[in-house]
Amino acid sequence: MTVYQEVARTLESEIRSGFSNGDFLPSEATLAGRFSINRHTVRRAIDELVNAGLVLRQHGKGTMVVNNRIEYSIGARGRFTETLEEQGLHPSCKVISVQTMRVDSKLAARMRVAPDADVTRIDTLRCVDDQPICVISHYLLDALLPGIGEGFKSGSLHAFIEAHYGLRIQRRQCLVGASLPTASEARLLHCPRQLPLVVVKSNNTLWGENAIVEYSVSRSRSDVFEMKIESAR
Amino acid sequence: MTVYQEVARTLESEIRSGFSNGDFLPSEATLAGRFSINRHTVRRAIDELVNAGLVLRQHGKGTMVVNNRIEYSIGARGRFTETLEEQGLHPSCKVISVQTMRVDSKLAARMRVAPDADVTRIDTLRCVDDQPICVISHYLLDALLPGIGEGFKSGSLHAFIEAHYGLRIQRRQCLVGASLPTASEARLLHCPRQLPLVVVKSNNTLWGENAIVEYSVSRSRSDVFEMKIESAR
DNA sequence: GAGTGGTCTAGACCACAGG
DNA sequence: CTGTGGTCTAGACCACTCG
Repeated sequence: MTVYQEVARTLESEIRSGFSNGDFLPSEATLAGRFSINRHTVRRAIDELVNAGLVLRQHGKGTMVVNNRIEYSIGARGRFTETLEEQGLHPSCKVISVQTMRVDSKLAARMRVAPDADVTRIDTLRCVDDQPICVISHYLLDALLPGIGEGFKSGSLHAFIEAHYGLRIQRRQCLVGASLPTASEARLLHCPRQLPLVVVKSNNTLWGENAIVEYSVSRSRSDVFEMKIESAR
Repeated sequence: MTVYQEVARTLESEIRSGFSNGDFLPSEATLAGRFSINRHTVRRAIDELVNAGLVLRQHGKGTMVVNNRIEYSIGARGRFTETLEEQGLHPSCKVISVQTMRVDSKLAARMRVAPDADVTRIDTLRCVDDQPICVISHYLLDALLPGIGEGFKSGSLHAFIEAHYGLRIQRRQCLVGASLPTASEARLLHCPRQLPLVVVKSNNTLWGENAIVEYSVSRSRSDVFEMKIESAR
């Protein structure tokens, strides 16, 4: 056992027993004095806690406990085992931004549309009980859904499209992966940078057709979200 | 831009252009001399590459390029867009551990079996091109698959079961989530603690039946693995 | 034994947050 | 201005790998 590992273990157990989310650790200098080691060694120990997702460093402020998992993960899993979209479970859905754009080559390939197609990108934040769950970027073909950017404000996007355009949208295929949040995603989702997100990229078509009218990317907190997939019998 | 970030970027681009998987970087001392910086700063730069999953440090040997993604992800994402299991794509599959156990209450609930059922747990590591991709824990009902723990050594587990027991296994339902690796998973998968894993928990039945005979949990590197899901038309 | 990465110390200066 | 974390240097010693 190295010194920094010992210190990391000590700090971890102290955090778990006596700290709550939002509390700050003693400063690096203080800890160095307490353990009679160099400040760099303290930093190395705290590196471990950062890697474990237990604390968050804040330049000029201190090191904050962000994920005291004992309280954190209990009860979290299991409430949202179905995708929010498929189940229609979006008790709240806020539009973050709307933007009309031309597809780039990557997006054109994914949507299988011409490279000069125009799309409206709508970013939404979905919450349940005021708890942010996921951010979704929807890319919608302007040609089929003119003016979609102005009309939609909240609620279910697919229900809105069905009501105003008479079009039923169907998820056809999706890719599921994982990644860490960007800084802005972490801010939106009120989650630490170390919490993985479940990433679902979907190709959606009109009912029974093959052409893609919507491509969406959802990024969901993995502590409260799991996607359930049923196979045909 | 800090010095270590500049050096990390330089090294990364050099790795991408002139290194292959398995090549070793110049030693830390050499790099320190070349960039005229302290060896600790070189180490901090290489830390970035390690975290990015691009290189692997080997004590006493050197720092090896392990995941040259330009070659890797182009082939990887796309080659493995289907789950490894469903596609039978496990070019290499090593049994890590075998253990016979009684189900606990959680596992009994998940498998929907009596709380005194016995299961064999087989943990496997799956690699492609000697690159670890995922670890899978299989929980198999002893009653239906007696002695499965002794027989299976490598290859496809489901093919083995079909060949030796005459039973076809079907995935019926799965839950997809994400989490960070444990220390031992990170070691097995040669990946940094910050790289999220795609977690797939599956309930598998005999063909056309409803009773669960296998419950499995796979944990896959999110940088090289995405799961593809097709919906019925 | 020579060379490599791993750890620890010591001291310096910088950048950021907040009174 | 003070205190915090972030970076960089310098030097030392250790543990591991391999010839």
